[in-house]
Amino acid sequence: MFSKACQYGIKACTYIALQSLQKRRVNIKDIAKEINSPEAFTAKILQKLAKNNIVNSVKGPSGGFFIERENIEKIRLGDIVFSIDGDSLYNGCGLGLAQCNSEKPCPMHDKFVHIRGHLKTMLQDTNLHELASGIDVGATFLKN
Amino acid sequence: MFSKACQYGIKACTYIALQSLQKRRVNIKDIAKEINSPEAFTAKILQKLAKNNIVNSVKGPSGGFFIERENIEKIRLGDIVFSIDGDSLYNGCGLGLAQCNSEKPCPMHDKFVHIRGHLKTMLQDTNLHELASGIDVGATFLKN
DNA sequence: TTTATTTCGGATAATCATGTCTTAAATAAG
DNA sequence: CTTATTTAAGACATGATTATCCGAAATAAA
Repeated sequence: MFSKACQYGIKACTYIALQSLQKRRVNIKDIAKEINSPEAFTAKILQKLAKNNIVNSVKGPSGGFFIERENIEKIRLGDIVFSIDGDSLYNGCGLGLAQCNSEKPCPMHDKFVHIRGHLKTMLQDTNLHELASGIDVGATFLKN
Repeated sequence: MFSKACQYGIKACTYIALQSLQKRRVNIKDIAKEINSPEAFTAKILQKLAKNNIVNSVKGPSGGFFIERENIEKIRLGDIVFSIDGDSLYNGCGLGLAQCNSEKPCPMHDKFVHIRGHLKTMLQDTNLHELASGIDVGATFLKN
């Protein structure tokens, strides 16, 4: 469903949001450890998220990544997914047709559009604060 | 969402079902042309589907692929997807955790399980006959 | 100012999915 | 029986994703 890059991205953002709520910056090493991901690859993903203004970064000693308080509620799962995987999950035919719409649909079109609608809605209705809260109260986990 | 292999597999099965309803066998060349897919790669996918008894095959002149009439209604989209992509779409955590369940869920668990439930239901509720019928009456299309 | 720390950016490597080619096996038709 | 046709099987090639490495740039602290 989601690429590895996207999975790491979501988990990294959730952890950064969690720490940002405590006004703490976090560096790549900590992030990778906490979400159990390859450090260098995760760094690349955060680089992209920083360029897209999903996360903020500061270089140098005591630097690291953080997300501004107000943005923790504004950033939605969909923003992260879109930032990393692009619009592939949002547009495009389930069976890979170049053109597929209600005028000239593939055999799966109607049913697929319906399912994807659910997915889109879920991604747009879920913000980082919600994800971070689950971790905070010990209800959910970022690694085994 | 689905791999290329899976997309080709679904389209190939739909076309084979359509032709089987007219008691016609079809060969790889025709299938690839009708669903606009790479011939050799599609052959590999059909090989796997034949091993898994999703489609039947006959070698030699006037040979080709077909699906027995009664099976056209029995085979569901989910059977094809499972046959090619395995259970990755059915099991496994949305964020890639090795263990993820209601006891120890990832931050997306509940919402993801819900969406995937819709997808599973759709795949299990749709059979090949339904897909082939849409093509037959000209309501849906396998290529542009 | 120097040094240590940390992200940034680009190059490179490894792995997996996608796609091709060639030969073998089966089988129908002449 | 021979030949042509068609799928089966495995080796090989290409491309995308995942992952690593190294030097540059920024910056805080000594």
